[in-house]
Amino acid sequence: MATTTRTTTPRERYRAQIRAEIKQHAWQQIATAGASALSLNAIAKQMGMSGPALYRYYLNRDELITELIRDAYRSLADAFRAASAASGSGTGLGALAHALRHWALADPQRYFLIYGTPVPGYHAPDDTTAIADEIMTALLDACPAAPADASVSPFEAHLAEHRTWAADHPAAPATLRRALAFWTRLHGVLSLELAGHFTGMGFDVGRLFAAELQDLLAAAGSPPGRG
Amino acid sequence: MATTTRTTTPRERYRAQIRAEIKQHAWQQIATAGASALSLNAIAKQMGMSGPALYRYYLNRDELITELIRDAYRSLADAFRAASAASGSGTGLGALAHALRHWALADPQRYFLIYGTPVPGYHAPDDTTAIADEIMTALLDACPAAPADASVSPFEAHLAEHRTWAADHPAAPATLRRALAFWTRLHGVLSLELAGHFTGMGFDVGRLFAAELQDLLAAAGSPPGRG
DNA sequence: ATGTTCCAGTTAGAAGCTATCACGGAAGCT
DNA sequence: AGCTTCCGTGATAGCTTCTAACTGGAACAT
Repeated sequence: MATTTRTTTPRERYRAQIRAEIKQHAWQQIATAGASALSLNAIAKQMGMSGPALYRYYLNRDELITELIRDAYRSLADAFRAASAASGSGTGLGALAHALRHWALADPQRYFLIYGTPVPGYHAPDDTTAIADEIMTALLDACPAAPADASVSPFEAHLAEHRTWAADHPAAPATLRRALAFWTRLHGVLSLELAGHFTGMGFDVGRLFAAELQDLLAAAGSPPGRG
Repeated sequence: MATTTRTTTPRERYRAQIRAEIKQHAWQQIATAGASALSLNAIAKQMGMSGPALYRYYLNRDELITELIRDAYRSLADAFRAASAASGSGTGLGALAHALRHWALADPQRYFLIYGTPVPGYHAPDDTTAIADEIMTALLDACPAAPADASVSPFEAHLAEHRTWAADHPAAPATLRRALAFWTRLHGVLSLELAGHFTGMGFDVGRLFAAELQDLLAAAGSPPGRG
């Protein structure tokens, strides 16, 4: 019983290291062949052990992918947090947008792990939604406060009455609407870009992204149309 | 060799029917379990034959999925064409948006087959890009003509110089930009909605979609900010 | 009506995957 | 040292895609 208060035993440290190594190989595989092609067997071979050994570290393939999704969320939240910290509060929307695009382009398959095609049966664990809330909070914080005399559009009124999300955040309805627009519009451009739907069209997607961002920032003074 | 000019032999008709039946089962499977879970074996069993029999009709799994993608594109293009025909030219953006959302909600996995996570190795066949062009043309046709005195934003100027896409279409740069915004913004909302990223947030996604559409239509008079 | 050709569908089998089980041995704890 | 815990192995079941060889019957030709 001596030193039962040890925070990490050697075995725990070894386990954590192997788990991390497994994830590392998994990321590499996902980046090159996509998440659906992830093979525990192949990972085991790359690590020099036999297939069933991995089941000591992950219950099954789904648990590994779930952890990868969790890590991806965590990584995006960290990138947002860093971008927020680097820029002043209330003026960091551009910084957030840039961080998002940089993060997405760095590893498209990681982006799709979060925002890509969902598997019908799969349900994300609760803590990922907590991280998603964190991301949304960073986004709401970065939105400039709406002018007090701004008129409230019908959709903003609807949002004001249905804000179970962001219930803790003291954001005006116009801010909620802007945050949603930021999310959906930039995701729209990014997702199509990463999926290659703009390839061969000739124009610079980065400029489209920037233009959409400019639209979002320009609307800071005057809230979106009748939305 | 007699009657080689016969348009369809009985055998060809039989083949076409079986191929259609296979696709029908494939769609059903995709709708319930996603494209990655599509199993030729399961389809064969549902049709009362053994697995390898399907290889008489499709070279491999990829060819079947490719044909499903082709059909999905075709279906979306037809939906667009119908929506365009039902509304006046130059005023049908709202009709197109409604058709798009209806089409997407009818079978989310079909939508993801086109706009979802891409498989890194996979390359869509050339004719799908032809259908994609058809879709884009319908979209450009539906966009109202920009006022002649409208100023040209920097991004619109860039588009004017890089329009290898839509080279055949007599659309003004502002129209190209609007079509892109229509595509990316509505896809942004739809894709997040279908993936379930709004579930639990409390508000009505249909209203968000409508609000984004209103923004796009309101900008018909005054082109998007500095984009 | 009688070949002849062609083709759909079968079974068998290779190679791959996930996942479970029982075993041997090494590492850590007392 | 002795005991326990747990890692990694090989064997196995069941699934998948896909190939190969074979059979039976339909369509076609004479």
